[in-house]
Amino acid sequence: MKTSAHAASLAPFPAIESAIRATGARVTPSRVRVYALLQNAQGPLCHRDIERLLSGGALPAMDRVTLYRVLDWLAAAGLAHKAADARGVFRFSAATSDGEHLRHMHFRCTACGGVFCLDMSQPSLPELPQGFRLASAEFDIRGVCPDCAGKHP
Amino acid sequence: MKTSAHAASLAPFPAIESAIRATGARVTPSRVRVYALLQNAQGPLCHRDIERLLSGGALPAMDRVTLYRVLDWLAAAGLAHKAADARGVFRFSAATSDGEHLRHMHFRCTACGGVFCLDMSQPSLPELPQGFRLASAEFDIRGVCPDCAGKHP
DNA sequence: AGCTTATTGCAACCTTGTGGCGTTAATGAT
DNA sequence: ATCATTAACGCCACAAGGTTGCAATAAGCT
Ligand SMILES: [Mn+2]
Ligand SMILES: [Mn+2]
Ligand SMILES: [Zn+2]
Ligand SMILES: [Zn+2]
Repeated sequence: MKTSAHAASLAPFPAIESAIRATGARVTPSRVRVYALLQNAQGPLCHRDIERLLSGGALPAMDRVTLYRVLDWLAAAGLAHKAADARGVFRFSAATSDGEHLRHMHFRCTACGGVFCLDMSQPSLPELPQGFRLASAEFDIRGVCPDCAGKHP
Repeated sequence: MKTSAHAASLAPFPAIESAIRATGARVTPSRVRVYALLQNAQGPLCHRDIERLLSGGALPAMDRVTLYRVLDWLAAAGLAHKAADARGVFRFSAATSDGEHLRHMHFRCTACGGVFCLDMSQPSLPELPQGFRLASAEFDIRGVCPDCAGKHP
């Protein structure tokens, strides 16, 4: 039995693949790698974080622009959330089916940009005036994380 | 009685001047103009907004970098709030003594970046784990404003 | 008025993100 | 298995937001 090297590189992610295929778009190595990475991440990651994490492996690093496009596509397809962190840099997180990150709150460090999950549930959503289209809402807690607080006393 | 044109340009803002002088730093036309503008603004403004608003008047437009520095100084001095909007652009608002904007909530448009005051009070602040230094917290509501919803149906 | 130095203006540079376009490869049909 | 279609990619140049270094200016003090 003979399998091409290429096909083997996509095999280990059946759930990822079908989630992407379900959107009607093409399943590509870039999309699979990035989406899988977001699924395994501890918190929301920015473009830079992801570039670094991807460049570690054996596979050829994907193009900067392709990564931007993959991330925006994941967000547009509803597979990821996109939101600016406290420094104004966009961060992406997998849109888990159980909506875990949507239920609890997060702390955003204004120094390093880090996002930390807090074990507290979100306040309930408010009603909006006529004409406003709600996309997302969360309690946004900003400050300095323990790590950065140590460096800047 | 003779008054220099320069002094006259600062005279109309006694409260602004003393607030700046109280920080111990120098009172300059740039700081007075920008701080006064933030005080009169309807909502948080970005660098671009402020540049446009300032360029309207008779006074010579201040340098791009100076404006960045004045804004960051206002924030560092506690006279203004600095926060990224839904598009990742920083916006500044006067830190009113009565903390009006800190009590009610805001809607942030992901299309135009606009910030809208909502007539609803903020949820109460949460307790943070050891080591986290809180700077600010607010319920962050993102979506599309009525104006942009009309343009992108 | 003169001294000191915080603040400004300017130029160059950086980071994050986008648009255009020719080439490649994922998919459906043969 | 091969072919045709066209979505997606790589590469380039560019835009917007923001920062750094440094010489010239002017706010505050005497
Ligand atoms: Mn930005
Ligand atoms: Mn408000
Ligand atoms: Zn931090
Ligand atoms: Zn809008």
